[in-house]
Amino acid sequence: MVDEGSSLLAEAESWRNESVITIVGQVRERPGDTANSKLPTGDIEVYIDEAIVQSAAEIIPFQVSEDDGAGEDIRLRYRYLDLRREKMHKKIRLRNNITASLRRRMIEQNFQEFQTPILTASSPEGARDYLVPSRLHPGKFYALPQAPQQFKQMLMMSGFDKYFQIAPCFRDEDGRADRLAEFYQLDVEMSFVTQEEIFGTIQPVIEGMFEEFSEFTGTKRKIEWMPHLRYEDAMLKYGSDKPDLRNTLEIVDVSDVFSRDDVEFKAFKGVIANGGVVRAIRAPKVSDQPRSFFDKLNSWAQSEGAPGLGYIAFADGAGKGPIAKFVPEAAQAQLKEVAGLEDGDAIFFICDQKSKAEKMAGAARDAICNALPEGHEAAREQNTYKFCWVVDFPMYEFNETTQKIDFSHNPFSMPQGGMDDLENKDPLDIYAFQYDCVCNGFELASGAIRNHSPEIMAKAFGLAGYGEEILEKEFGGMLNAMRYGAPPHGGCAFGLDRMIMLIADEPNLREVYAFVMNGQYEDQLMSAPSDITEEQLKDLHIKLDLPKEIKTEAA
RNA sequence: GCGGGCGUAGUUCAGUUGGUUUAGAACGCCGCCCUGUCACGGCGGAGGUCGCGGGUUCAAGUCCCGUCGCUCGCGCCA
Repeated sequence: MVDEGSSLLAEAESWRNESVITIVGQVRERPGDTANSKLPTGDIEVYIDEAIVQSAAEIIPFQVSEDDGAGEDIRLRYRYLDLRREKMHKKIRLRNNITASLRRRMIEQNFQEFQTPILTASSPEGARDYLVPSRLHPGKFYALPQAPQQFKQMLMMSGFDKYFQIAPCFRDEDGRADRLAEFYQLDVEMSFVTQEEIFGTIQPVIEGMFEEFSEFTGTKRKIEWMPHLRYEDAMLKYGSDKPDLRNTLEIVDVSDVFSRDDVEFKAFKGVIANGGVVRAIRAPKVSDQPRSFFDKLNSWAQSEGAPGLGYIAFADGAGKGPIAKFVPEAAQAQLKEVAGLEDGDAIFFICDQKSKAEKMAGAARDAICNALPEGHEAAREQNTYKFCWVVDFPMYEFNETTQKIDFSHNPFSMPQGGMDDLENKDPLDIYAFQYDCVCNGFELASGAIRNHSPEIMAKAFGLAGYGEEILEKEFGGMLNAMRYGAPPHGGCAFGLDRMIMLIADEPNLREVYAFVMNGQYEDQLMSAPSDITEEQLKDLHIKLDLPKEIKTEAA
């Protein structure tokens, strides 16, 4: 507030938005009817005696005080301005509070917090490593940790029986909305525990934290833990190892129905004859949907590379739709039986080789749910976090590319049945004490009971085609540690950023970091990655051998 | 590496079937005016390589091809 005619008036009017001004003056009540109850500070004003412009802002590239919908590109380039916005402040504060809450809850359960090396060696996760050249050891490289996996296991062997860390992790694979090159995990490990004891320990931490911040968006959200899902059941019923259980549609196998002699649908029969399967999704009470409902789903399936999305709709006791005429009444009756169909329902079909069919059925399950009109009985449940542990992952899988047996997850996991199973079972029938925690279609955590026996470890790696020499060379450090007394142990790691993203109800991880790179893993604010000087390369004894079309500006 | 979407003023967007001399709007910016305003108001103004390159056409922001950038997804990755 400045008096009319004051020399300060003209100056005050020249201040641009986002300039930094120090004002000396008196805070006083607004006189008469000038008070404004709609403003938080509407009852008072500052009478300015003196004003100092500490930093006059140039014209800003986008508006800070209002959300003008500026694109992500420009927001990231001027992140320091973007971060001034109230919405960003709230999210960054949320991040702080969530981190503090998790740390407090872990410490209350007598876990100890650790830091582990950032410049380290490759760990057993399957992703590409970020590498850092060593100056002191020409030609050799450090790897940034994909996770502190081996360190936390060795801490177990050192007798620190309850470990946790808010751990930075690095993986050099292409990004997604929920995947970045660098991210943080609430990393946890305990010794002398069973899988269920780990769930029992970490679940209250995660649930308590979600509960604590469940009203962040302004709408209270429920938290619900669903019964454990076996991996195989998850793949069959939901077509995903990270199903969104807010979607209640389920997949069933109907291969038998389409194998019947009286069913003449050649498109499916041919695939079945080649070892394929038919999976089906019951969509309740949709037979009254317009034709476009089914047509849109069909073109969606085609856009996913499938021939289409066949269906039969049941109304007035009869099956309708393009496929129905190939499926005689007796076969339709079997379908109804298998899928639990009632009059008014429709059933959608996916036919392919098993793993493709599973995946496509999983995608279709979501597409059908998304297509349902608002308020439909099977529409995705709102304002709920549906958690679930997915358990009993297979220890090995058959790699179609290499035609070899491979670890399907973390190779340090303990095979269920131990040495006995490794020696006596078909490797593809062995399960691991390996589990994921999923929530609303996101994989929030992954974990395992670890293999703490060098003998079982050698056998387990042997089945995947890794000889003792390789094992020794790659993981000798930890293997040695096991030879001097290793307690049974296990743990898990929760993706911190994904949890923040869920609680903040944001569509991607970039929204919950103060500073973050874009989808191409470039930091436009700091100009990373960047060229380096010849001197730096020389120091590292590195010569570049770049693809032809890419030019570097390295001096 | 592959596929979908997007790309027009500083920002967010509109732009019809290819056709109105000079491509519009809002916010922002600049100037003047007003002054108890507070999403102030009024008048005026500047600001565009329609991502880039090529093509079709009498005529291209609009159609076609290529390319670049961003984004979502697939592959990859837990």
